[in-house]
Amino acid sequence: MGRQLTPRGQQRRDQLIELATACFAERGYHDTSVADLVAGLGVGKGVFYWYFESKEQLFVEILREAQLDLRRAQRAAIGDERDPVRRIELGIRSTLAWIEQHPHHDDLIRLAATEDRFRPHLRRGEEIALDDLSKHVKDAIVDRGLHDADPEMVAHAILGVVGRLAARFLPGRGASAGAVADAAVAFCLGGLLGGDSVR
Amino acid sequence: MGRQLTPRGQQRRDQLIELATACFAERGYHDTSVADLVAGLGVGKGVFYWYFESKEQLFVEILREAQLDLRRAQRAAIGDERDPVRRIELGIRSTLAWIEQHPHHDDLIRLAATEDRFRPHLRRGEEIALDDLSKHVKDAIVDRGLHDADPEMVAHAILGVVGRLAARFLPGRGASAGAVADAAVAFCLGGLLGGDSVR
Amino acid sequence: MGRQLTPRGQQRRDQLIELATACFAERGYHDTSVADLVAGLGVGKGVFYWYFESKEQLFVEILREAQLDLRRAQRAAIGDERDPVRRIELGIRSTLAWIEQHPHHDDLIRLAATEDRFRPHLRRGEEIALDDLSKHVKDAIVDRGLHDADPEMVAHAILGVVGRLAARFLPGRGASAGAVADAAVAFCLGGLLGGDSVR
Amino acid sequence: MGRQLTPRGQQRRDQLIELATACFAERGYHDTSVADLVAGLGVGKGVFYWYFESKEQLFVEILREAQLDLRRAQRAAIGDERDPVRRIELGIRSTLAWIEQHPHHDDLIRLAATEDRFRPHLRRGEEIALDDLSKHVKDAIVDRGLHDADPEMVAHAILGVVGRLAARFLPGRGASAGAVADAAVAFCLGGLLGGDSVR
DNA sequence: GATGAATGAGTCTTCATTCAT
DNA sequence: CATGAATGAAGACTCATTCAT
Repeated sequence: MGRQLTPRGQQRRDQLIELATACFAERGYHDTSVADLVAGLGVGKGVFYWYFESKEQLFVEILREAQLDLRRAQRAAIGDERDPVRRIELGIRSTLAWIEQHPHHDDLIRLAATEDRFRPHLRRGEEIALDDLSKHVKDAIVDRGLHDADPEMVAHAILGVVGRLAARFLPGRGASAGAVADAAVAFCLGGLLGGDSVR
Repeated sequence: MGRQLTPRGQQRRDQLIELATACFAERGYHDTSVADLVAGLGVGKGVFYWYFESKEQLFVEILREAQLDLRRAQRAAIGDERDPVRRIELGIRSTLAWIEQHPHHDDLIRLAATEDRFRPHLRRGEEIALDDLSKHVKDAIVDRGLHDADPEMVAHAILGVVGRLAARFLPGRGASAGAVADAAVAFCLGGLLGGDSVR
Repeated sequence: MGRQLTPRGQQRRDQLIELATACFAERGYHDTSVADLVAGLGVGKGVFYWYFESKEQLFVEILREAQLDLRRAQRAAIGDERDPVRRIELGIRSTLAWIEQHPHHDDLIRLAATEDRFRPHLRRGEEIALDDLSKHVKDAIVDRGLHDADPEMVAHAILGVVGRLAARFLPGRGASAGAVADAAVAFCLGGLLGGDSVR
Repeated sequence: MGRQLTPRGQQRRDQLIELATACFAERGYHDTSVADLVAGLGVGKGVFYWYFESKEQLFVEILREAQLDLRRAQRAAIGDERDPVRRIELGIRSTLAWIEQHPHHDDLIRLAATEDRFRPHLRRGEEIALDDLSKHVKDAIVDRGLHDADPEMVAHAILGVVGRLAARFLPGRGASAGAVADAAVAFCLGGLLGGDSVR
């Protein structure tokens, strides 16, 4: 599969990936058949297996690309910002911006989490994201002399907020990415920084 | 299917539901075949269809029961508490306690959200839960003279936190329900009440 | 199965036969399940097999009864009439009258003709009817010094007319039994007696 | 299913149709499984569904083709003959000739009449045939100043005769198509024209 | 590169029949 | 007599994958 593709071949491949991404996200993995995909492009069945080893491998590839791309976007946004709280905020905002641009990819990540078969492929990406975020959280806790929250739990809480708001409100589901990001940031930083104050 | 069942029949039915719940949650809906279920009980294939109209209907029924039961647990926990912030806290704690008791059911709810076919059945339960929570959030905002957060978004944020922490840490996944609940409550109330203070 | 039945048993058996006759006729043999039948009477599955060896045997029994009864009706109507043409007419009229009274049974006879499994059981009854009719036709031909028609073919032609008109117009399908019988008799006797005249 | 087929594909499809026609006619619709059909050709199960949407759709398609073809044969035979009686005769003869050529198709038409599911598909063809025949009958009645028979009933009577004689004697069941046709024509025209004379 | 055709294991579901109670 | 439960072979249909051309 490390085959060299002609430009036309590359284009076909991209078309397949794009269509598959949309179908998987909208109808689910099982309800999207290889036949649907090739029919959607008006080509024969063989085409699919020329470019991909299997339906499963295609899904995994899309998944890997998506996680990689999200990672890239987050890193670019955070840059070399020093303040850990600010880094968290930039991470949240860039994640939401990315999801708004790639709603299908976000759906696929959620989808993959429900299938034994795909969960392992998700793991690595999730771990990296989580580790990064946890580190910022820990830094923030130290920096600001905060309470005794568990950084890993807080990191998950933040991811939970961002994931849920994205799934519910983005894109074109009732709110602009900016408004959603403002709400997410306010809530998360409140949760992070003001956790004790409520007692 | 509103048939009268003998005690033996009721027992079989319950066995099937229990096994199906576990299989659906652990292996997914599509990777659990009716054949798996009946083989798991060592009975003939027809048994399944004596008790359920179809695999899909069984899943929906499990889903409905789960949502109903969670709802009941939440209502019982909140009781007639007056303070909206306290109501929210009780809701979070009871939800996490319930999930610890019914981890499979929680998985199924997440699973159902990824299938077009089941999403409608989820909707009603989700809406009720969300409306209740939103109302408490709004009350809290008014009561405490808080900032201008959108109650619905905050409600979703809370659900995101609870769902994520539950999925990651409950049960027997590294933390007690109590610890998780403390973290969730601290983060969510911080997010709710201290949202402005960070600016 | 030559079991002695209590009066209540006899009644149950009759109910089953009646319901089965209607279902088989209206929905077909294959689309009527044993479960449908017992559910229709609100009894358990065992009841069916207490009274009948199998679904197939029940059908055959209904079929046999129907043919026997029709035969009886025809014989009674024809009595000792001497004129063969008149005998034919009486046969036609009594057949149509019987069908009007037993539309379901007539449907079953037609139905049985399309299933390999039942055709043999039909055969005997059909043969008797045909032989009788053929004899009358032959007598008529001799009596009236008619043309050289093949009695068997004419007999089939008559049965074809009667069967078709019955299926189409009886009962409550747009014509009274009397009108249908008049038309059938007129056509058949015309066909029998006036066959040559058209040349 | 409006797919383009290669010559090889067209051939497979035709093989399936031919085999299915024979099996349906000889063993009935229900006693012919898709497995039987593909096994009969020594191919895999999927082949069937490559060419047909379902077993039912295949049956309906065969039925439609049969009715269309019979219709074509009748129209070609009748041509522009003016005399209505002669038109009727030509119709009868061409029908019997067609049935002799397509005994299976004729069986299927009879078979379809016994299944709720197929009766609607039969209806249209039957109506056209009946309307045509009724018109000729009415013309004949007017032309020849005949008695007051109901044209529709007479048309049904003719169809009954033709159907029955064909089912019983064609093909290779004891009579040549010519002899059967002669008998059918003689009987039917006798029934049509000489209906009164018998009184 | 691409196509239409073929494969066949696997899925859900039905249903006549049997049986313990 | 009657019931509810169970059986299991059989059926229609799907679909990822392979392959000859």
